Amino acid sequence: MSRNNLPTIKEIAKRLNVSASTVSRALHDHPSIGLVTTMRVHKVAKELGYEANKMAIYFKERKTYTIGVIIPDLSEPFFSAALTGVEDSAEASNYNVIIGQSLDNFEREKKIVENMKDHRVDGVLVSLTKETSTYDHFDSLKKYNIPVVFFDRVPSRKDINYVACNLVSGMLQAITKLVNMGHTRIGLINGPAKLAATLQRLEIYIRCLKENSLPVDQDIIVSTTLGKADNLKAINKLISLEEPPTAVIVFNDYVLLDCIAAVKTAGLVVNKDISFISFANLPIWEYMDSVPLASIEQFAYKQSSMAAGFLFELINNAAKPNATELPLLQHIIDSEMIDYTPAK
Amino acid sequence: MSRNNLPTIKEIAKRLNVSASTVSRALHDHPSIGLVTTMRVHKVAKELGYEANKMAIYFKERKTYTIGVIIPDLSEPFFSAALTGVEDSAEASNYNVIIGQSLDNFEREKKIVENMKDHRVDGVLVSLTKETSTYDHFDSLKKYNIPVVFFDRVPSRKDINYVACNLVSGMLQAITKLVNMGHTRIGLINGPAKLAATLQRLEIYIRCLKENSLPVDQDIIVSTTLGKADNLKAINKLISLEEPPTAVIVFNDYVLLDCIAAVKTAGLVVNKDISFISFANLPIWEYMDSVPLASIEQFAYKQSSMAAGFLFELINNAAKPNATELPLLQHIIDSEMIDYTPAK
DNA sequence: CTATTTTACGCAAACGTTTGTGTAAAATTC
DNA sequence: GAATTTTACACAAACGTTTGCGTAAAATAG
Repeated sequence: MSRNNLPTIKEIAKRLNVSASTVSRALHDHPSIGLVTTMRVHKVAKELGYEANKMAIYFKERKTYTIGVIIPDLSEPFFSAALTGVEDSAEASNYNVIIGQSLDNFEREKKIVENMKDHRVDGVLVSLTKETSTYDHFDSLKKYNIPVVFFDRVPSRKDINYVACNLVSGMLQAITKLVNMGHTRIGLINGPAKLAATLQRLEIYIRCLKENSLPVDQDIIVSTTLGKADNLKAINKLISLEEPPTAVIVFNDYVLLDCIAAVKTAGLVVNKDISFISFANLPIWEYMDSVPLASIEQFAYKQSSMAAGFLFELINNAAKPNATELPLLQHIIDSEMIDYTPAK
Repeated sequence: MSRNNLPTIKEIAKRLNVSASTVSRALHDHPSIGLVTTMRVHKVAKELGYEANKMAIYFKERKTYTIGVIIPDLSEPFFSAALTGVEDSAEASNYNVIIGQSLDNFEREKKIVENMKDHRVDGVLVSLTKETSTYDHFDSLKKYNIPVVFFDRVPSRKDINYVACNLVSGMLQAITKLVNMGHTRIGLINGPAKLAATLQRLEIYIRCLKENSLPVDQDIIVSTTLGKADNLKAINKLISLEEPPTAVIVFNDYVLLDCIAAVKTAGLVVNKDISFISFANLPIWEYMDSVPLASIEQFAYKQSSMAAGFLFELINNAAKPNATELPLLQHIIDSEMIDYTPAK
């Protein structure tokens, strides 16, 4: 009962008293099989409702037509959008997507990689954990000829395939906008020091200030570990300064939500007493009453689908008989400032 | 170059001049293999970095240790939470999850099912498309011994395995709450007629009104196709009535967002001039200034992880030699009203 | 009518593993 | 020391498909 009794090539062969190879070829309309035999095979195949067992073929091909995606957390719209990008891209190439959430936990990430290796995925897409600083677990995939492409949260290494987002363009637009609006005291609420994104934001922040001939004041540069309490602490520190910033660049939208709440609690009015710029993760600003002046879009979908494209390139290249090592596939997408300033 | 040269059992066998079967048994410490041979095999296996090719084993076992999840749209927090539930549950059973988004499109749903069948997933979890009203594509999975468990958006049929959410409990709590607050005119903005959830909400709405001895007034029952324009039309119709409802049950949080915007535009104040109850999809109410009085939680994670549990039961049962047909696995989770009333 | 080509198919190996059965040699029994 | 049991391994089949090679029979050529 439990045994599956799906029709196989052998079954068809037996019924027609021909060999399995003949059936296989007939089903593919191979010219070396006679017309009558071919037709009879097709007929029986149809009667039996035969469908090739793809797993058998994949096994023989040493392929699974499956790629793995490792992302920190699906509950973040950024990553669910990214996953959709991967899925769309995979669908176009007739690939399946298996998913693993690292939950920003390094050990989980390692385990997921291991698991994907066991399942012999044809390739892996990764957006790293906050904690990840070694990459041996990814390097080990090379042994299995499983290509890896990173996106958004990429390793600080040069010998990898990746798609990332360049924050410079968006932040420059944003800070320039603030300056044009008259802001001269622009603060920064940054993330945890361990994150590459944190260092990046800081560097670009300083650079953008300089480009606008503004001084860098360490007093208005604070950071948070991204927890709610810490977020509140950070913003409260800024607004309780003797000379608080009139605008703040905030690490991301989640932090900003807490900032806005704290600012309101303090009796200040967003976009009047203090303005914000954030990084676009949340799609709901249009429904909020207090919004950032602008948000820096990092194009999750675009990044991930492009990364998937890279991955398929690598996979297809490796499948070629004359497979020569492909040059590293790397691309950086410009971020863009999305203006939320209410139309007057 | 492209050919993978991973060590296999055969390779080990060749090196030790023993048969592949001996190696296989030795690796599993089978008692019928001598101690010295077993040790030598282990040693060589370690040297070569041998790891069993799971795909080969899975192929032989006719299993993939992969389940498929079909959900409408990952960008809805409800479904991304559901997916996480599935993933957690699958991880515990050492299963992989491949994902397909139907985008509420019936044809896509069919295609995804087909694809999952091709990949011979061991089981499928589904939350249906808005459009789905025939289920042949799922029935066809029976032929392949692929069990199906539905969750949340389930077919209107009795002969299926499913986990769903009972709206009665939550809605009854909600309407009772409204009544206790003094509301006697409670409207309903419902969804598209095709959806089971729509009919369900209507029935329960009427039932709850009656239980609270309130009249049912067709004037304050409207519906929307869930598009923004239509959402606005629905709420505007209600608030422009001669005698508008003082409270409205809204189909879901997305619709509610538009309603709140419209109400504000009309110069009304939420939770003063008009109050809302919605269905909990969005996790961001705590940051909004205008919120529903309460939201009816449908426990995406709980539903999906339980559905996954059912699926594994079915899978494991089918794997047993004495596999007898399992009774239908069905469970209904009570919804719960989540109170958002600001603490005074 | 023989020699060559073409047609149409079968055989067997391969992918990597597991497992039932067979069988020498070694160990045990009486 | 012959009969029996145990030990320790090899062989081969199986999962479902594809594909290179070999080869009868049929068709064509000369």
